[in-house]
Amino acid sequence: MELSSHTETPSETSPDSGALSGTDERQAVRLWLRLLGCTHRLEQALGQRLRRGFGTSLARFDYLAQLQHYPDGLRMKTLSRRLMVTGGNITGLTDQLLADGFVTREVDAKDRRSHIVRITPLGLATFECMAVAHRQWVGSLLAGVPEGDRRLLHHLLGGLAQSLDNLPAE
Amino acid sequence: MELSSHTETPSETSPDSGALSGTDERQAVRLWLRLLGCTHRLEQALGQRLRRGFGTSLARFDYLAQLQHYPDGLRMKTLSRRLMVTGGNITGLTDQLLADGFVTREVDAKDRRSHIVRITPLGLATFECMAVAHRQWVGSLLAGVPEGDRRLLHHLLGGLAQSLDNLPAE
DNA sequence: TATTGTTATACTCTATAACTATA
DNA sequence: TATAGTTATAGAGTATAACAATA
Repeated sequence: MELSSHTETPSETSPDSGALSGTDERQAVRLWLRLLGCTHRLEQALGQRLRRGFGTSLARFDYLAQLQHYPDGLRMKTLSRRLMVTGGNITGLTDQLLADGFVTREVDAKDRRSHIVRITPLGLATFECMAVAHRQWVGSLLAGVPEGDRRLLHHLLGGLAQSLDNLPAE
Repeated sequence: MELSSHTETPSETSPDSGALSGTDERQAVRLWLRLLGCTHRLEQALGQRLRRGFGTSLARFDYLAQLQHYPDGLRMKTLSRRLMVTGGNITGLTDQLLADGFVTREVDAKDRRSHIVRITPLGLATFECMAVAHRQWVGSLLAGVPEGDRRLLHHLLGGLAQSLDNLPAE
């Protein structure tokens, strides 16, 4: 194609270490800025609706969304990894949700350092209510993108996510 | 195709108001979660590097990135709109950058309510130094995605951004 | 009256580091 | 020694509302 005015083979520049040409770096930045812009706008819109509609936050919503898939509960350390957040924050979020009666926290019998957090029936019911609204909000926010494009985006972002998994672990 | 088990024509459900079928809503949520995950991971990686390498934040970096394109400066209100942040925050960010000597702030002669913020030579030099590093970081973080996929992503996200522009203004 | 920006306040999310208790 | 979680602290980002100056 006509794209390749600058396509020295990557293997020449760097076998596998992941350096791009200057041109490609600039293109990568443009992609990143667009990714960031879209995400921030959606995040603000959803965060605002979540706050106004349910008095909650995206972080708490995501927390419950994780927990909801595990009726037997999750260890806080696992949640920390899943939500990509350090341990101290999980303690704080857990305290809030505990106060709301949305989760329980108990010591793991097998490893008494660990605590298991479980979602309560009230938490589950509340989450499901929020999830319905959330689903409709997301649907209406993304309705302007054709179905095929959404599907393609999902696929391509899957590739990005995977390539982020395989990074040299900083 | 096999996708269409649930494809009532959108015009039936809603002519233009943007409601999706339940199936499409769920697919939209999956897309949104993937978008959010990728962005957060990149944002954390870049934010961390920016903090450790330059003692600054993404917000300040973005602020300078905007300003850098306008040697004649920008009004704070304009920055507020561009950075999608409320006015009070712009005041705070401006104060910080002012203290660093990276920007100047003066009253607009034509509208004395307004203030014009300009980037200083020091601010510009500093920004350009950070921008080089930033570009390389982004390049290496996205290097695992094939060039064609990056290009396609950029294109599709442009469509998303545009469709977000055309939303019913919440 | 409406707009620009400032100030003050508060809340959420986050990281870090020191700490306890278990392993 | 290493790990799980807590606590305390700090800082970034944000929203809101009251306010001053100007339009």
